[in-house]
Amino acid sequence: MPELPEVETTRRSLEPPLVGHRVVSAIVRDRRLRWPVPDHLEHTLTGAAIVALRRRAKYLLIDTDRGTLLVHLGMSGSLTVVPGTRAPVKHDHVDIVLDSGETLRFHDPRRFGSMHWLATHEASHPLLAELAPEPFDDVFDGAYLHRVTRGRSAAVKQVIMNGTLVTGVGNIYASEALHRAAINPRTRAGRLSRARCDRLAVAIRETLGRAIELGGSSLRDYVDGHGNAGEFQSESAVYGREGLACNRCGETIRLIRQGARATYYCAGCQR
DNA sequence: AGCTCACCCTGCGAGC
DNA sequence: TGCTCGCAGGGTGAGC
Repeated sequence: MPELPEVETTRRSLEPPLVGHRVVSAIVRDRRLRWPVPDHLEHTLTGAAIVALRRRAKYLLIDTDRGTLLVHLGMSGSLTVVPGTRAPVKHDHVDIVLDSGETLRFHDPRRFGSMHWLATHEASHPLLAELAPEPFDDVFDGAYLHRVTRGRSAAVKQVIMNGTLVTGVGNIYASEALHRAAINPRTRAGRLSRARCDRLAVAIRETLGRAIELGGSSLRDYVDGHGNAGEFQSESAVYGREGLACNRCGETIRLIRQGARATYYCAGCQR
């Protein structure tokens, strides 16, 4: 489900109801996420004051006065603030009860999401240490993209998606950004000219930026912290539009498979 | 090093 | 209101 725009949308919507509030209790109904939820989480969180919400790649970091809760939403996870009286439903794995009377609820049917605890004295975490630059970082531009793709023989779509050169670009926005940049997703990354890398870097930033403005994409089940769906999917240029006409050149949008993931593109204007 | 693939898990829609 | 299959926006780790 969530790529960078969805995680950022979640972060923004959760900031007001969370920051400045204290945790009254934490309830873990199912510890079996991608990695087991730490045994001490309920004890550690109880009484903690939430001081900030940050995002790094597709991770959400909930900073408290005694450490940081590192949350990944995986494919199907969502974090929403609900009234404390609302009964949990299936796959509501974790509740963080706040002194406001509301509850931060983690819901994740596929359990590909995760929760880690970072004690205050820990500067980082192995999961965060090796992450590539954020697409909105100053260092991420065409020159950077050109430099780090030299010698890479894999398809550009798989390279921008795999998280080692740039973070936060998942399957939807990889297809969308490549269409915006008019680059064929099967092009070997190492063959991209500097000019095309410039276009791609800009396209990635514009695509993700626009998606954040629209509250993310809700293809199946994504919702923000208030339970609201995103609107980007209605502006999608290629994703989910196979067989339809390209809005730039009129050719038919195609669906192919790259590394077991769906890729949508227009063979007319993406070269 | 980099590339490809299998795998983790549940739900849903398509097809029978 | 049946069954089976394939697919879904994530990432990791093994093998080449």
